[in-house]
Amino acid sequence: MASQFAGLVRKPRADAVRNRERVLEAAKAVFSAGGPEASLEAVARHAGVGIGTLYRHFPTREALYEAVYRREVDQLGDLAEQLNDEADPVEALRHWLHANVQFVATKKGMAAALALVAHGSPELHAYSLERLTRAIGALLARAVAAGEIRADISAEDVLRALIGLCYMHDQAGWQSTVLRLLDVFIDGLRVQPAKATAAKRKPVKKALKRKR
Amino acid sequence: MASQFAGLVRKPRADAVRNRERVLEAAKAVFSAGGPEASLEAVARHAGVGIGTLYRHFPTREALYEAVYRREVDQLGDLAEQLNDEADPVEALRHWLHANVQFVATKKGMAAALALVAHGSPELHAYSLERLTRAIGALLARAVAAGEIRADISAEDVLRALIGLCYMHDQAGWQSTVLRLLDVFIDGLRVQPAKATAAKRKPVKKALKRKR
DNA sequence: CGCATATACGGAGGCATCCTCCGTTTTACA
DNA sequence: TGTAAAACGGAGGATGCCTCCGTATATGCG
Repeated sequence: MASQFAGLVRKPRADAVRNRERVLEAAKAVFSAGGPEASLEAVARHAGVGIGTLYRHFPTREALYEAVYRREVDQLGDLAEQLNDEADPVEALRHWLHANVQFVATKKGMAAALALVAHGSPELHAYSLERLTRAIGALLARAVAAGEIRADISAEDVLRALIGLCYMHDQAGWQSTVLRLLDVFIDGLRVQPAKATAAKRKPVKKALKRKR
Repeated sequence: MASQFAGLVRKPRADAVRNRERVLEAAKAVFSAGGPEASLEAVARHAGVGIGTLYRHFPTREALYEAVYRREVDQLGDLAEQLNDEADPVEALRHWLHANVQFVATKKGMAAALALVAHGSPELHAYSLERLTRAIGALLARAVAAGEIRADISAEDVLRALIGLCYMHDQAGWQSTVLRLLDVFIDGLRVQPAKATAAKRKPVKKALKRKR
């Protein structure tokens, strides 16, 4: 097994793999805490490696953002695929969208960094869009095939709406608000909107009080 | 008129007012072009003032973001108030939401900066939320009073949905996508969802082609 | 097992930007 | 027009970005 690709690619050194992993962990932690402007030297210190090591693995700040970003995206994609087992297609969709809110909720600082990198790297943006779109596409297609969701809204559209809404992670209680807005959006998606609203069908938080 | 507050507050110096204005203009231009990471010294140069002057008016980078942000918010608020004359309440709402998309569209780089500051300053965020919420509240209230919009969604909710969606300014064609999603959202808001969708009622762009 | 070499490590250092401090200049008011 | 308060602007110390290269170490072969 050692020389499977002997001569072509050398097996990567153990310390390199370990350090790369350490830096990624540290980056996630430091960015989550200090926001995307955090010093890269702080990341290196936190990872217990030299600044040179950090820069060899991730030549630019954006490259580091990217690496973390890719991880998050893959996790979300996997989750969507698992949800294909759910019985009710619309509920599966709702479930995934709501799960995303939880996902983002655990990494406040990161979200800003991810937003920045998504804005900066077309290639990465294309990748994540493709990955997530395909993942959510299955959920959506099932609901459309069942005649429960209008067919003129694409998976990209739903994805955009979700990401946009999730970006609103600014104040206490944002989660319940976003969940409610997602339900409204799902109502808008329905082919024949039922009289009962999504909020009624699944009260996110009982008797959530509103300002007006 | 000169000594209205004589002894209490001195009239601010003309050059101070002028320079503050210059810096704000320069900041808007430089951030719009170069993104939120642009050098403050570049802003000062562009404004034709010394770096010290910039820092006296805006002690931190965030303070400068804030000042620009406030302006934008006020402009949006004013726009909403003007729209109270519109005949159809739902259309007035739609009009304002769509106008926002145009507004954001002209300042790509700024949007990232605004997002950052909104994330950082609770006070400013509260102010802008209050300003815009009250502005949009009138539009919404009219539509609810007319029985056209469900009453369990607050002005804050609509605002969040809008800002979230508008944050998706990442690729060519994002505007038409966002406009379409806003229409879906408005459909979700309706008390008795009509069979005709918003897209049918007012085609944003005739025969907009979709990926799938 | 031990050596040779490719590979990775780490931090010194050059450069850019941040931000403060203070001597100089300008303005408002009497 | 005089004067004191206020603003100007840039020099300079501090910090962070990123490169470069001498040193250390893992891998694979003899």
